Amino acid sequence: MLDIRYLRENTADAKRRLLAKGCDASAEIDRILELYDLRRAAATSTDSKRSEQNKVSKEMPQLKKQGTDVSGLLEKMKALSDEIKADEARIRELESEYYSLMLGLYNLPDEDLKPGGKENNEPIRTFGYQKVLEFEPKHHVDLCTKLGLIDYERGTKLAGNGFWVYRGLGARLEWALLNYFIDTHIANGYEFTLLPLMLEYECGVTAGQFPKFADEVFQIANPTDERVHYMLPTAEAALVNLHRGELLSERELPRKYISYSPCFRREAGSYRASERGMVRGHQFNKVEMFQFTTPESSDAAFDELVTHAENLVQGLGLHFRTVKLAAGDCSAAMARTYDIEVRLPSLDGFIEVSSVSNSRDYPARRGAIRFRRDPDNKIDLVHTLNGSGLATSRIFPAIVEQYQQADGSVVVPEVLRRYLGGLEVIS
RNA sequence: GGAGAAAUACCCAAGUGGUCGAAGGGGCUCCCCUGCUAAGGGAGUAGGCGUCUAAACAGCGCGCGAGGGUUCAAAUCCCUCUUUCUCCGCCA
Repeated sequence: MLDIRYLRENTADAKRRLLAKGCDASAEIDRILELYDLRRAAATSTDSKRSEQNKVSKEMPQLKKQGTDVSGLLEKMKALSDEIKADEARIRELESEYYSLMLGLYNLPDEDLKPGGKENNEPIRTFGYQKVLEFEPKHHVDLCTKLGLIDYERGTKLAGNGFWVYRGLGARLEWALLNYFIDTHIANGYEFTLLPLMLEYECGVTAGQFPKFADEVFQIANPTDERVHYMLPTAEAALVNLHRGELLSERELPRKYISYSPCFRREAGSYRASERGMVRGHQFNKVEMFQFTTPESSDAAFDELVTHAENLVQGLGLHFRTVKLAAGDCSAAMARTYDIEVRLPSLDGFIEVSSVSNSRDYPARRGAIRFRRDPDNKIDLVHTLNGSGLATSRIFPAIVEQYQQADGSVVVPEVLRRYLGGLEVIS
């Protein structure tokens, strides 16, 4: 959620920045400001009525004790009470419209981002190089199938299109990647967490997913009760909610978490041919990094997250690049995002394996995640940042394709060998 | 899944319709006393949000798990929900 004060005092700025992200929210913002004033006026007048009510209520027992006839007063107070109730209903209405508009507003993109969409994304660093192969490189689907790493057919049999089964060395390679990521993060000082994979609605609101993007997640409803859960689309959605409604002390910041989780996404709409295989599925594994920081340190935390993600890919010896996203390609809740894209030869291009974002105080305002400042006890919203570190479902194909050899075997990246009993080549 | 009990401030806890922003105790902070320690005496200890304000203070409003309702008036009565505990059943 955006800061109402900022919206009031910098209305034109806010509209312009959202426009850079591709949203024309001019009408919504005007209505929000109007609703805010209406609610304030209504609340002020209701408060003074309540003040009167409280005053009389305090006097009432004494009047009764003195035997004063209070019937006229009671009648007056009844009328006041009715007025207050009508006011309250009106305020509820105003608030509900206000909040639903506020929740629909995207986060402001940082000022240094290029406006516009994907086409304005800007690669800022490239790591490694494109290996020159003396043979025609194969597609990871073919390699994985031939080597028995991934069973696409049976995955589809079990759960339909967009699911696959890791088998044998494939499962072990996947597990090795996850362990490599987790061990590295732990060494970097992150707290390892394992989270519920089904969340309640409120989590999606704080994460910025709901109400606008509810279609993108799987919903679990039960035949015998009303409870509804949502399958975790990313561990970020759970992690950001860890401290929802909490008042942290500045000493506790930053809080750095990682979590491993499968991620479930509906990915409604169909695949492109280029996304054959594990590039886009309904379920994939990811280790997520997450930080709660003070506003002052979130930029440094962002750089740290990018570096941690880059180091993981670099450790695997892959050819990849870091891309600074244009305003319009950052997702709704994010102020800035850098993607890490690994080269996938079969695509003849790069594909996202990590997305590192600073959401500033946008989720914190939605979920009331606050901290008390040390010297002056002032309360402020935390900044939240997240980054994949990493999503395996795209690293796996990249490893298979970048490390493939002429005979269809795949060299195991050195950092993973200790997790695979020293195995050097999958053949 | 069934039956019951509970939720009050940092902790324990009193409070069944009105002067309750809420007794009491513990803890914590400060002060006094004692050479040190133990013990004792005194004072303080509801945060938060909203509103008002240029801002702050003060004021006003909200707050006793959450949300509704009854009432002139709700911690207190009613309804729904959540969580915790106990018992039964089922189960990795």
